Amino acid sequence: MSTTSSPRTRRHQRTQQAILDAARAIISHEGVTALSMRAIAERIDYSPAGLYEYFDSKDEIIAAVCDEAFDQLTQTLRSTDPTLPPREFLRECGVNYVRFAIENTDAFLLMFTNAPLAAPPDAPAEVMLRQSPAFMVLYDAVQRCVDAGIFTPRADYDVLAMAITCWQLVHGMAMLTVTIMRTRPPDLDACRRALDVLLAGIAAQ
Amino acid sequence: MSTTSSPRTRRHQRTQQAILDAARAIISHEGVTALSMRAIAERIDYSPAGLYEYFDSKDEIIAAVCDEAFDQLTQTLRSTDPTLPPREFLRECGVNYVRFAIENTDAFLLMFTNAPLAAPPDAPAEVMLRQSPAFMVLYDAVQRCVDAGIFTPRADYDVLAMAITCWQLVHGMAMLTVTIMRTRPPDLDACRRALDVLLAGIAAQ
DNA sequence: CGCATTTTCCGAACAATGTTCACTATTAGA
DNA sequence: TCTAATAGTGAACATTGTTCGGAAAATGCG
Repeated sequence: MSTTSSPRTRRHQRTQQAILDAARAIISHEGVTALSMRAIAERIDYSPAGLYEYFDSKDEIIAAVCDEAFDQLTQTLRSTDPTLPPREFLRECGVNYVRFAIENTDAFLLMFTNAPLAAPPDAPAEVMLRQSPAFMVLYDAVQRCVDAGIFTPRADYDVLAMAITCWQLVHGMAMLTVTIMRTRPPDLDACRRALDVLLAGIAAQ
Repeated sequence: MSTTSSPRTRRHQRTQQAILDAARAIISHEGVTALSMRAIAERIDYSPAGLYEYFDSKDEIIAAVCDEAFDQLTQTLRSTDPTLPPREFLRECGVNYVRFAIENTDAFLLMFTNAPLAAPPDAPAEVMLRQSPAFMVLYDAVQRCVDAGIFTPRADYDVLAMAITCWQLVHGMAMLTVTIMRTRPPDLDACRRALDVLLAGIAAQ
């Protein structure tokens, strides 16, 4: 039902999107610290106060940017070549995770640091669910390995636990690459080897 | 030669330490967002301007707090029971890494997000070296496994690569635990199992 | 000791931030 | 057409990090 929206509603949504686009542009061009209400307003020829007609606060804008970034991450993971054999497919999913972090460093740091800090501690499942689509791609890839007989789940280490371990490793690779080791040129082949090691460990269980 | 310091120098260092203690207390009690120059000053009965006699900026205070936290992390890793067999020792080092992140969440997030973002991109080795003592504990633990014949390094996956992979996994576990999964109660046993899987993978190389 | 210099420390101020409020203009619907 | 909701602005407020001029205290030197 996208045609049921009135012209006013469409204008509203368009301006809302313009705000998010401006915010994303500022973040990627001048860094997260340069993101301010006034900077966003100036970029889309608005008054700072006018933004509050579309978002209740700066944190809400940041949260919306994070939501978009999570969608983009999910799409990146889904772009992994599905014709690859199960094990290589899972590995390349991890590589793409790291690649996303490298190519969208500011957004990546934003969604995994600022956003969870801003979120109130009473949002248990919602925050977890927001990035679950991205996680599901990994989960399904692990499931494919199980179906192919490469992994054999056990009572104390089931498919979910396997997927979480994979997520943890790729997240650690991504996080360390864009923070502490961001001075060194990123090495995706090293990530590939590390993932091979972990997958061998899971297969050996 | 700590006795060669003049009374004035000692007072200076003591005030400097009081500032850092106040900053750490604010961070752990009210969160990172509540850390302000005025809050620090008020806590140690100073004027906000007075702090600039001891630190050039707020970022410098944060950097100093991070340095202390890195020392604390190193100490936590070094507290791992050295009588454990090589493989269990390495695993418990990783568990302690995660435990530190859980028990010092704000400090942990600070040193791995705010600090590297504040650091200028022209400090290549210095930032890397700052946390190298903590990394060295992990590296040495891996080396012990190699010496015991549990791990066998190769040309394209040497001891350093092994240690980095371990670091990446534990860092990912820690990071995800204190950000996205911080609503769920942390499960150190699950971390232990995941580490066992990775170590099995390294051993199988 | 007496004086000059350095070190501390403070109050006031500045620029920039997120946000609110009173107010006007525009639009939508009965 | 009239009413109510929506868009949008400019001015203001509180809070932030930081600077500056000056006062008080400590230090070193003759």
